[in-house]
Amino acid sequence: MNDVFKALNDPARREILKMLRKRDMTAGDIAAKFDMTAPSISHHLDKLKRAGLVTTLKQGQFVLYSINTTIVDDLLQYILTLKK
Amino acid sequence: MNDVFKALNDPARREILKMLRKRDMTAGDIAAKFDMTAPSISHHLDKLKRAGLVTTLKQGQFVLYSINTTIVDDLLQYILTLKK
DNA sequence: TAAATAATTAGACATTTGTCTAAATGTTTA
DNA sequence: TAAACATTTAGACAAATGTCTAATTATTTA
Repeated sequence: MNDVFKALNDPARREILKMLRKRDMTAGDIAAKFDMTAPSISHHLDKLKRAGLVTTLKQGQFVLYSINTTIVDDLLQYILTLKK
Repeated sequence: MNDVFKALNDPARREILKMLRKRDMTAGDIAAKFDMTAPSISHHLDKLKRAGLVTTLKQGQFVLYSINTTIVDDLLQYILTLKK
């Protein structure tokens, strides 16, 4: 769960998740939405992936990113435990 | 919401919230549960407070900390928006 | 009122993090 | 097969973060 919170602790990564909620996107699609270099985005995607928040599917030279709602559910459960 | 994620991005702070879920505690009570100096705990409590995740009540020379479930609810709402 | 107690503030320092440029890897197309 | 394209990896560097010790503030008690 620590990796999940680490991953969420960045505005760009939260924005990426918000985008992926609507549709799957390639690394390039995602990078195009930010005023940030491709390597930086790649780094953010790596953190999201290591946290289990996104999954990847290689399609030729493209890499398609999808949100993994299983981990989002785990996170919801965790937050719920903080309620009295 | 950024401050909330920042605040949650630390194991000690998440542990503090878990403890406060059960009962209100003074800064000293909390510090006693960790192998960490009082100033360090004070710093963590400050981050939690700035994020709105805890509230304080001064009682003489003690400061009683409580969890603020309003913000926890806001967080839950945010996480829910990540679901498809 | 002086000493003790609870908590915070200030400042130093090592570690982690986010960003960049340059280079490398893998895939497609002319 | 060479060039172009999509993406990642490597490495540098500044900024943010977590921890500590020392000092300060505020409150209680002997």
